[in-house]
Amino acid sequence: MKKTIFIFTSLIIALLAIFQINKYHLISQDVSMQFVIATIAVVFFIIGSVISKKTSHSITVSSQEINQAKIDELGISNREHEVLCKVAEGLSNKEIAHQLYVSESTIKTHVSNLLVKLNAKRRTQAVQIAKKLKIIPL
Amino acid sequence: MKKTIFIFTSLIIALLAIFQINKYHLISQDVSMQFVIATIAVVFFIIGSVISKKTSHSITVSSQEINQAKIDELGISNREHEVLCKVAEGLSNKEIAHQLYVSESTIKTHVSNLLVKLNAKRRTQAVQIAKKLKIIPL
DNA sequence: ATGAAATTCATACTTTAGTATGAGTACAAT
DNA sequence: ATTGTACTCATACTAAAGTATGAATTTCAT
Repeated sequence: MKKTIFIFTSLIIALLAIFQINKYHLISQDVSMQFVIATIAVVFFIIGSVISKKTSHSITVSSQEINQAKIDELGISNREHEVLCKVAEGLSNKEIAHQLYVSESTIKTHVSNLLVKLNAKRRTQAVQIAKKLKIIPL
Repeated sequence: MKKTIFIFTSLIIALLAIFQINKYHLISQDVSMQFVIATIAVVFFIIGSVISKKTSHSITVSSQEINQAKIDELGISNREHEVLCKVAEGLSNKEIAHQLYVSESTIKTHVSNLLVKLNAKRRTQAVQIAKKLKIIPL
């Protein structure tokens, strides 16, 4: 958000500079004046689009962004969350173990801990709960 | 989208009009010139924001209906679909059996058939695939 | 450096899940 | 009436998932 303000401010300064240049050198020429105005319009149009996209990204897409606060609240560790995502993809413990280069028993431990933390009885239920809490993507 | 183009065009014309007025009446006054430029900037910033918001809205919102055609294509029966939804809720075979007033072996049969039809190895994967194909809610 | 939390792994066990096979019932279409 | 489809159920089995316990290692902040 600070970046946005910075960029915004810079562009205003830049445009004022262009205006000043225009004022002292080309003030009476229609063509350059229209060019300046067109440039300003385009630049601010782009700025508006970008900012809107970024802010609306955190609003509309927030329904698909992970809720880190909830993860912390439930005491789910990084590794556990990683495993949880793999479980949500429909992978078996063995497949997850291979993908993460650990043993199957390690995955079993993680899954077991996840079930407790998510208050679930099965991995399918854990996925369902995790999606409801928005702690896993989509 | 046609509305957007219309609004966009109208505003360009409006701004050019303002420019013309400015040209013939206030061309030498800095204050009004800056005002015009500021107005242009703000207007186009708003236009950019609105357009961006509308387009991104139409992208993010459109997605939440079940695909009956796909269900038929895969040859999934009513009962199977019913079971599939229960599986997606994270229920066990036994729990589903109780809810549907049938035996657990019946559910096992349905699930087994579903796995074949959805080309899945596990129930978790079946849920994942089903959601991707939009044949189960959310 | 030390203690807490995180990660890893194993073994032994119980419980679900999933497969294979066969079969009975009901119902709609031919 | 016969055929096909959907639904039901059982038995017996294999495979995967999940629990419990204990322990070694690593990481990280106090």
